[in-house]
Amino acid sequence: MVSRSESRLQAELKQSRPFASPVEEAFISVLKTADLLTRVLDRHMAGHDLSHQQYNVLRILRGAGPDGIPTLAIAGRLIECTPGMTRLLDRMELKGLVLRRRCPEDRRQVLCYATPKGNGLVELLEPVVSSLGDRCFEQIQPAEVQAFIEILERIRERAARIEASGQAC
Amino acid sequence: MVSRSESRLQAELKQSRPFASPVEEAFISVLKTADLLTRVLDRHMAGHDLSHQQYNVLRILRGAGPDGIPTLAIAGRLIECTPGMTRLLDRMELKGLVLRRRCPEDRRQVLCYATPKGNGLVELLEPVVSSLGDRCFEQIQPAEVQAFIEILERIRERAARIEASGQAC
DNA sequence: AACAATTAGTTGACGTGTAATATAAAACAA
DNA sequence: TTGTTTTATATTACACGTCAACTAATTGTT
Repeated sequence: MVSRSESRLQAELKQSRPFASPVEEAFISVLKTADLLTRVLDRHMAGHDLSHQQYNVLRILRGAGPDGIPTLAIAGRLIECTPGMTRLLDRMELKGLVLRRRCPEDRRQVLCYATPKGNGLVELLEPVVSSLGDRCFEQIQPAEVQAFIEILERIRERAARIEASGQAC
Repeated sequence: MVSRSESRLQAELKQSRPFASPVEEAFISVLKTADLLTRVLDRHMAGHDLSHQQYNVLRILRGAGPDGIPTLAIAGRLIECTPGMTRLLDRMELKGLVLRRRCPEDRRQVLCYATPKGNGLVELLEPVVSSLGDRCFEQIQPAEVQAFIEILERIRERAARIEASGQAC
């Protein structure tokens, strides 16, 4: 028999035992929520043969405009490790979404640009993604959203400190 | 010149433009926080040649006890698609952390068990993981944690509905 | 100028998530 | 019982994150 006060996440996980602590539940909730959100995002991109990461790259490239932006700068904004970025851009270049060329001033850098096709895709998907977010947060009041953002910030701040005390990415 | 009211995440992302809306910021915050938390988790597991997913599997197997648990039941608790689960277990079996055998009653099923070595690893890592969570949430008051968990639940509820209106996993 | 240190990016190897497809066993229907 | 459907799992193929090790270009030092 399941107690009525049992939390929903707990039921979702079909855990035989309750969480050891609220913090543990919160921790796991963040991971599960992110999983679900990325899955939903990716499903809505799939029709355009795009992953949510590729979409993010396209948005960054659009923001960079005609000056382009070096590979690692994109990776930095996505907090992704470098090697993945190279290959992500490889695939996007194959699909004709981005262009890359060596920077003449500093030939170590590779400048990346969105093609018109890439930019067109962002314009097309932006409202879709935006409405997806709105629908997911529909039940959350604006004040709650602010508090929520702020808590996430504090968590990241602590986590980043812990991560830094290990080794860098 | 950067406005003082600019949010921290925004600075982290080095975005040239502010977020389109608080909801968008919240959405991206969840994804970034989960990224960071899994990275921190994985770093602390790496010394034991274990990923955080493998650790989760071991915890589930410990919970299942001597009766074992079928492959898909583990996948269900982790909300992971099946193929990943099979391979995850393959690798863990190679490392001597789990055992698998066909269930005699229903020979479609494969029952999974933790080995003593696997259980030992969970016991060893559990306090590490737990203290990691505590440190990340150190700055968050208990009441805030509860509210936080509840907001995440509401988001997942909405997102799950949206996902379901597409196709299943 | 020459050599060491740093920086930008790439490549290889591996773990993992996901979709699509296949296979085997069980459940069910006629 | 035979054939169909469903269920549990595996296989294949591909995207992506991460680590480690490497190349190439720039900077800094002497």
